[in-house]
Amino acid sequence: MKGVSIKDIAKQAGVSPTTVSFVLNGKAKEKRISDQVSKKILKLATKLKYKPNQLARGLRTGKTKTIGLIVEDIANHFFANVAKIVEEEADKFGYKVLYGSTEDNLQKAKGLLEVLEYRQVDGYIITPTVNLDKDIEALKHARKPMVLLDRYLPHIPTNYVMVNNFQGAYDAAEYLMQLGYEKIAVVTITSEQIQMKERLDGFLAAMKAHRSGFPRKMLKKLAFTATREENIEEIKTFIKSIPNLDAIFFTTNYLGIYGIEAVKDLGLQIGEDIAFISFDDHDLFRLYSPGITCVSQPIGDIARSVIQVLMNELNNNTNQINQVVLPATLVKRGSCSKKAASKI
Amino acid sequence: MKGVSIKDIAKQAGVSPTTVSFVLNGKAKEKRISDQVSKKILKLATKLKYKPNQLARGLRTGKTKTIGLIVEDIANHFFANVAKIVEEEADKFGYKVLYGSTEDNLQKAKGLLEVLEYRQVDGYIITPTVNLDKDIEALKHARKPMVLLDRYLPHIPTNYVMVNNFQGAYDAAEYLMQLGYEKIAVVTITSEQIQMKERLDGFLAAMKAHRSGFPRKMLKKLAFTATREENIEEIKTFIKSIPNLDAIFFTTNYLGIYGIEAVKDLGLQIGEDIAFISFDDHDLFRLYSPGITCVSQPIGDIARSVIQVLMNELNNNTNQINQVVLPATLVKRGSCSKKAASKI
DNA sequence: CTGAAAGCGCTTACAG
DNA sequence: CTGAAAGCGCTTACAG
Repeated sequence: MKGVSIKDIAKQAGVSPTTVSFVLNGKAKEKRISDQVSKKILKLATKLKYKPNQLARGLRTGKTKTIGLIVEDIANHFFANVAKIVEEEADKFGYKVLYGSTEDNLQKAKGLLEVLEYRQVDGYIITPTVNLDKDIEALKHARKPMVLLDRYLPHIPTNYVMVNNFQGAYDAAEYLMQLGYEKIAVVTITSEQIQMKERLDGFLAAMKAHRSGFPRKMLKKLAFTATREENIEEIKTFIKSIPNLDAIFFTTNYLGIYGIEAVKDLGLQIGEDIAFISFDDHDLFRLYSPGITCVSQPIGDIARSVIQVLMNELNNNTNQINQVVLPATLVKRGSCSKKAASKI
Repeated sequence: MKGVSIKDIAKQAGVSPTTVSFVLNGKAKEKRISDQVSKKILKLATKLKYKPNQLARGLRTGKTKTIGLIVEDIANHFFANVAKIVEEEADKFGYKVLYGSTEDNLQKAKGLLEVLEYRQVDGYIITPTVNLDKDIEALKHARKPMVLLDRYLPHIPTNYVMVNNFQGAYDAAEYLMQLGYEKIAVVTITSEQIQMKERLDGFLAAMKAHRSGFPRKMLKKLAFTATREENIEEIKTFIKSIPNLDAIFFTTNYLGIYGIEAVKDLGLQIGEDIAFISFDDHDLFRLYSPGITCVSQPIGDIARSVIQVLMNELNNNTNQINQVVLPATLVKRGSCSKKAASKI
């Protein structure tokens, strides 16, 4: 049950715990421990399978070698994949990760932050909810290593890693126009989340760049809190309300999934009766018939950047702020099949 | 930066740290601390926002209030959802969770186990890989609270929570026969994973119960390590090799997804040309046209049971073994559309 | 009814 | 080149 401690090694080697600690922490040279002693200790440590007690070390150094990962929903395709790579990358640096989902709920986010602080994680990866500003500010003020993921807080300069939401949505809208679609609608959520706002802005900017304007009635906002069924009904009603609608853009994958269901319920054929693009990729989009064109996020790059920025912060504690914006890619599939007709 | 400690409270209250500790740990009555002192301490604690240092407490008590969750792949729909509920449930008991993915690789699993031991997690939730027996045995021998998830090791009696794989697959096969399908094939993986074996056994048992036998050539095993493209090619070749094939069963969701791609590539129509069932549900199965009939696992129940069993172990350390087998549900969708014809 | 003291396993400033 | 000692923040057996 009991593990071997530094003391055990010291006793067997006939030296003090101090010396053992120095050697085991690679400070043998620096502390000018003789090679002979050094080797003896190292040999003993492997022989006894010595594992430093992280708790004791942490108590002493204040470091837990643990990072906290707060996402919106760990079960969501995007975040689950990020979580996987984050764990793998963190492991390479000797860190483990504690996670939690906010469900985009401010209180849950605050609770998570509190627990992680309490647990003394060394660094934070956070997908902030709306109105989390004060808490992020506090973390920043306490000089805690931290990097925001997927979105940022406009009023607080911090490290962050995210995709270029504006560009991704702009490209999607422009693509639809290039193909010759005329009546293009957009579905987003009511929430003030910055990344959603930027996606909508990108979409609208493209529309305005190539068209005389964008009528408000072509825009639908859904409540994050509504049920699946409610959302699908809302989308159906929205689609029916627009005569001659020929293309529709959804600003995130779960909305896109609702959209597919709504379109299916209405008996419309994606790609034939209506063109369809969603932000974020998903197995479903790839495999649906026809495939759903989407704005894909580089998940691996995002996760690796997040860890890189965090490790940099953890090790150097510079004051430099790293803001990484990665390009989104338009993945073209059968859901927008009209042959390029009118030029935009 | 520095948090308030028990000493700070003691000083301000004019009592000893011992007394503070007793009160804060709810032992005021037991240790017969006066109500007056007790109240003063409690008030001070909330006023100073005292947060016990888990590291120090852990060093002293040997408990970290952390559990380790080892899954096959945290990015997989099933495990991502389990991870989410596990985290929520654990949180209710004051536990946080550290996770990692094995990729069904023995070395990774061993590595994960080692790190978690090193981190002194209080309990383990493990999706074992093949050949992990010795390590699980060691954990068991060390009397570490532990519960296996999704699969078990036949030679080692331990706690586990899983779905009834045999019954789920049996039901699927029987359903196909009831609908009147004649030539039914099955696709599984080469790995020795017990849950896969049981699914195949369930399928075969149903076939044997209602038919004269099951020809070996109707069974295809794919390598877990093969690439997406390779697997899809293999499935296509397999399907083409069986004349008059009219139904196919996949033993897990990612195989089912490959299967959909393969069938699509071959220009066959699911539900029309070939009936299709997969173990495990997935967004894709629900939304595909036609919907894919599947054997659904009760993910919420599984995750809650896992935590319940683990907490029971953690708190009571009984010797009693809990083995929970939950029923799988056949979710009928359009992918098996033949009208019930021949009776089986 | 309450407190002094030891100890969990480390690290590190200080001393020689 | 090496060690004694203090201290991180708790808990708990012991004493009064």
